[in-house]
Amino acid sequence: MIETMTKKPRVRFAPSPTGLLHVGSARAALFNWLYARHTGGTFLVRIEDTDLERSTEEATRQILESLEWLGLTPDEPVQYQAKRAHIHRAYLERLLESGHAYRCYCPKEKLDELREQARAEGRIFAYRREMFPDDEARKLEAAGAPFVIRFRAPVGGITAFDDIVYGHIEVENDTIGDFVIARADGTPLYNFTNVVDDIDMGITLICRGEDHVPNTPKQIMIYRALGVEPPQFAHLPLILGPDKQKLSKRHGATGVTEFREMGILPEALVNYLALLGWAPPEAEFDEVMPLEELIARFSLERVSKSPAVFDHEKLLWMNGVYIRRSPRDRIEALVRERLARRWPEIESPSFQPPNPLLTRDPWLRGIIELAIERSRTLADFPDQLAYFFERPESYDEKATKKFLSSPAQVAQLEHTAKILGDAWEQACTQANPAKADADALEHWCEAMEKPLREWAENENVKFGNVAQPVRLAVTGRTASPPLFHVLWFLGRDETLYRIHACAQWARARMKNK
RNA sequence: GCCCGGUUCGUCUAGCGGUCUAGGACAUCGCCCUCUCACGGCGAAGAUCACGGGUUCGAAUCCCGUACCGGGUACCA
Repeated sequence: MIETMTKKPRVRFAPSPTGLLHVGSARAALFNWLYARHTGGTFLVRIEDTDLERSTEEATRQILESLEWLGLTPDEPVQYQAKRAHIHRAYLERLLESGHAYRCYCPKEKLDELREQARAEGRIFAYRREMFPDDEARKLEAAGAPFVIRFRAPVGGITAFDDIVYGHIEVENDTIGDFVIARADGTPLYNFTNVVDDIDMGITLICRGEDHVPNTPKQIMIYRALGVEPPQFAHLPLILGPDKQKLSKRHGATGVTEFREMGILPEALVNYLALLGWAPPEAEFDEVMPLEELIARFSLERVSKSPAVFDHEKLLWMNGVYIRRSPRDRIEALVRERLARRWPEIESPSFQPPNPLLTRDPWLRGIIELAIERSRTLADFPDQLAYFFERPESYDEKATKKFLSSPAQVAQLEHTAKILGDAWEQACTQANPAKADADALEHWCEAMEKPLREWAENENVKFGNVAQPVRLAVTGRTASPPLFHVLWFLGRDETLYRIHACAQWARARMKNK
């Protein structure tokens, strides 16, 4: 243990490209990366594409892209296992020569039979060379029959290792038996290629999912047969869905690209994932932890042993915090992309916002700003801001009943439109948000609010009963950013138009009843 | 079946023999702020520490058993 400390740490993330980068894998990548950054070591990526049946280039591309998006980029060029076949072959040869591996001619039928028999007797099935007669094997060999290559596992005794997360784990060698390391077509298998590549790449610590625990003793046997000291191991508990089953597609989003599409920020996902199954040494700490802090405090020793349920709600909360804390320019750029997807005209040079006093960029910046503290994902913004781009097609049903179901109420709404219209110019002379600093908008809002409030007081109606109908008329909804901010970005004409259109609609509605 | 693990509020976790009448975060509920929503602030509720035995003056913390959950049991990774 001490001697490994003297070597510069080298860790790797080794996904098999059979699908999207799953959040479970992403977390494994993250923990490796954090470990490397914390220890000043090297983080590598190796694509394990030896299973040609299931591996695709598209998956490789996606995985690499997701890693990059998360900021988990390797310190050396990405390795592809399929391109390392010559190295695997050389090591295989070594094992064959030293007698640590042998050609196994035992036919599949015989294996199935042995397996069946072991199960019937309540034993674990562990193949041994002795189970197939030598002379028969020689006959098949002479006849050029197909064979697999098996690793000759030690007979008797135990293989043990000290997992950084799980502690001491030991397994009886006889429960493992002689396992296959190369297929009949000559291609090597995971347990073998993995070890060879990790040796060749100088890996000092292997951190991967808990599902690999059973592979570890086999791999340790191979290290020893090759005369190499095995690296350290750290296995990570699995991520579960709300039903406590292994997290899978049927639980909803599980791929990193899906989270990206949902409008999750990479730093929020990283932060959330880091805290799933790991906690810093402090008893109390701010869970929104910048990357530097994460790196500084990270240690595999503090990884939890038990599987964790993925809590989507908490991720959304954390993402909201990151949206609010991110530099405005960054959020603005990201949101603009999404707004443009839905309303492509905003990127046209001739785009004119509804408030003619404003040009596009300050207008966009302004409305985006209004939605920031109301959004948990980037995808929330377009929904949040839709009424700035489209006139309301309908009005909230309950609010209509409450605020616009009598001629008096509609008349009141129209009267507020008059007050607003009259106040507009004057408010602009007091403080013009179009040309002045940040507080100008606040002052303008106050100037707009004042006459409306005074009128409400005189009429003896609560201000809320004045503001809500206007909000309903201009947005169609009962919830929005502060009313006067909304009105400003809508502009005078659009505001008045919408109020009158709504009043008309409300009257027609009453008639039809 | 067999092998290997795991088990603290609904969820993520702190806890490594006395400081625990178990701490924090998300979610929930209430209050405050308030033109609505949100943000923010304050507060409440929520865990007989899976269960049963030990060890000990003393156990969420150590040991054993049981239950439940998970992983593995491939010529997948």
